[in-house]
Amino acid sequence: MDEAAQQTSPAKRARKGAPRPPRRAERGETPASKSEQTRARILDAAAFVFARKGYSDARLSDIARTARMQTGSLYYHFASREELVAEVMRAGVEQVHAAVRARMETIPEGTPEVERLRLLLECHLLTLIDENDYTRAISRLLGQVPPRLQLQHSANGRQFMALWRGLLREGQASGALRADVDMSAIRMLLLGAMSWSIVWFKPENGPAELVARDFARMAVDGLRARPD
Amino acid sequence: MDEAAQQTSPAKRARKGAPRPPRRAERGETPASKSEQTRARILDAAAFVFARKGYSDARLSDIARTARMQTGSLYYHFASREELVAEVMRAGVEQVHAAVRARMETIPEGTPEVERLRLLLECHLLTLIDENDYTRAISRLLGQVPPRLQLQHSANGRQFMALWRGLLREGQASGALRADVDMSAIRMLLLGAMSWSIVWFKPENGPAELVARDFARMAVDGLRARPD
DNA sequence: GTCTATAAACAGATAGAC
DNA sequence: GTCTATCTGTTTATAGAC
Repeated sequence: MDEAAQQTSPAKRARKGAPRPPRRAERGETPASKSEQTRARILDAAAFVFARKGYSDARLSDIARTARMQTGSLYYHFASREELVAEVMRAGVEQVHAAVRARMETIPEGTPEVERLRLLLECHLLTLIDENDYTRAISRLLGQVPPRLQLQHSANGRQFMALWRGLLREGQASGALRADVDMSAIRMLLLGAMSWSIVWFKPENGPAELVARDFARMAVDGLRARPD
Repeated sequence: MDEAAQQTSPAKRARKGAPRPPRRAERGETPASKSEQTRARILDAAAFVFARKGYSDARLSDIARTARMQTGSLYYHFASREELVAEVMRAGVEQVHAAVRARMETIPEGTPEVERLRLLLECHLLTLIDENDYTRAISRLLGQVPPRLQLQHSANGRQFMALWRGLLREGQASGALRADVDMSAIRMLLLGAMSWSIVWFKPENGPAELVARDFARMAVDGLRARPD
């Protein structure tokens, strides 16, 4: 047990620049200490609130209430509002990234490149809009948070960006995708279209699966190299 | 001259629910009264600030400074921060709408439907990212403002939405666009991709024209009805 | 119409009891 | 670890002089 090191609050330790130990939950183990559980409860509450209210309208008091505690108590677990936002965003990216990677595993070997791309786009969009507070929050927060957090976010998402960049570039290299477009811009436009869907998507207007399917199809058909 | 009616401030009159007379600038005439000019200067300043800082970080004091006046003075022209935001958004939609409609006029008769659609998408995206504070502001504000303003915004944009809905539906009806996709979703995804571009687009990474061209091409090629 | 000064409200953050 | 109480800084908005 490293409980001995727990002489002060997690937030205080973080403020001192001490490296954050990997959370047990992140290591795939069952959640452990009470502090750990409470922290998770606060994060869930924050994601819930941010997803619905956006950045500027979300009050720490809202988050505290949702997590069933007093506002001041949050500061035992997080050093500031900003840290809370950053953590929600980090977790959000992580979840989409994980979903897409997991989907990759399930695609049979030998599946044509373009079809692979289509399935992954579909997965990405579905994960975003399919009732996950973290991913909903992240999409809403992205355009709103202060530049510093945006930078931090892109740092978090770099690996993920790299995945998409790789997929698109390989597609071009192999001749499956048309060579005469700027894939950087296309990548951002595709990711943007999906992120933005959080703003307008309502389950009432049709199932997420259909939206995802139509979008992925349009995208890959529009990018597919054509004989003509 | 209706200066006689100007016994009180524009903001006060608006608060009383009096219908706002159409601005001379909107009627295509040259800007007129000093009040009118100042109001325009404030709006420009607000667009400038909102485009760069987003909703929550934009302070009335920033806007006032940009407009070269004191914060308190703003209230002679606008009843509240919210009214200012709403006006910027309204003007922003108006400008994109106007640009796309203007572009429609210049497309030669007999241009194939799909090509028309491509040109208009290009125009829409270009207008958004090509250094216009109002359109930049609007894209950034959309996901951030309180629900009430979002509703008001969609009301403003209804005509514009209708334009795109019409274009896509006609394309489907005539057989130019594939019939087996949900055009409502596609419409939102396309508009979203474009709106989101404000967040990531930087002129350094390549000219806006190229981004617009590649996007429009991907979209229409992905939607085009195909013989196969 | 614009300025200065200030009221009113509030959010984020901290301190100390328990 | 959480609570209560409070401080501090900001911001929107108003009042009244000019």
